[in-house]
Amino acid sequence: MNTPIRRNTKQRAAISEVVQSLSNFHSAQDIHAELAKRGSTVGLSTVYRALAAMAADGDVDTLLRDDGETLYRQCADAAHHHHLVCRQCGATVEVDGPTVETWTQRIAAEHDFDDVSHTLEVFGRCAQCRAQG
Amino acid sequence: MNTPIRRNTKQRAAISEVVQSLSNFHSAQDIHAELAKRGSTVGLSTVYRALAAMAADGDVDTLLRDDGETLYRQCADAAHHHHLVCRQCGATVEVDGPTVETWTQRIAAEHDFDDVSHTLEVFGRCAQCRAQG
DNA sequence: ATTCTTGCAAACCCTTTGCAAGCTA
DNA sequence: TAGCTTGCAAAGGGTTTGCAAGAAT
Repeated sequence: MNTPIRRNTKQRAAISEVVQSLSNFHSAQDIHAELAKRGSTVGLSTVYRALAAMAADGDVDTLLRDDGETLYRQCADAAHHHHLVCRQCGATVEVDGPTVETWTQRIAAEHDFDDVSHTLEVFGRCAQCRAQG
Repeated sequence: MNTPIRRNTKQRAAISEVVQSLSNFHSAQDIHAELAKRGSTVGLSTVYRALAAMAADGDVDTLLRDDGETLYRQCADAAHHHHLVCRQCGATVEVDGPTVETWTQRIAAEHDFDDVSHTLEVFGRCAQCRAQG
């Protein structure tokens, strides 16, 4: 159970930079394409490995899309929170959910479950997309 | 937008029977294996197609696992609800979440999103597994 | 010098699809 | 008969992995 030490490489720096510059959720492949567009020739597998490492370290947030693709995003807040994502343009708002946290705990207690965790994502259409659509 | 009429075939009957006999969430491959174990030689693609049709008709509930596999389960209640799933044994409790529904609506309204939907799953360890562990 | 990291290509795994033959209604 | 359904095999699409060369510490 020993996490290897992460070394600083130009590839990881480039990946990190792209993730930070992209405000919303993006797939590993998106990030790889963006990297290429900017002139970095980083291998796709390196992108996958770097993102997995960053996610493990809590540096980025992940979201599993309905079709099974994993999306990554730099999170402003390291604490537990949820997302309100625009289905159309991908705009994301980080939302805090004390209500949900409490509800989750209560439901678990009622059914005699412990060691509780949960996943919650909210999808919708943002004001801007509604105006355009 | 015309949903084709579903025909009753022995394959679908067998699949339906297996899904009903398995109480928790199972993957299409699990179901296919169980079918084989019971002597039905149903093709894997047929299992996928049948489960997709059942899910579209609201006859079964689906759950996307972290690794991207889709799990299916016969649901007692056709209405919108969530699940409390035991991480260890897979035991599932269907829970109703008016609190969450309300919270979701409120959050969306606050950020000017409409056409809202959400996904929520709660994971934990059930009393029985705690006793054994 | 050691050990992590990279890149490529190939492998994996779940899932979907094309197509001809088989059934259901 | 008309057209949904099946099964097989092959393709698809995202992700992971083996391995030898290259870097970081």
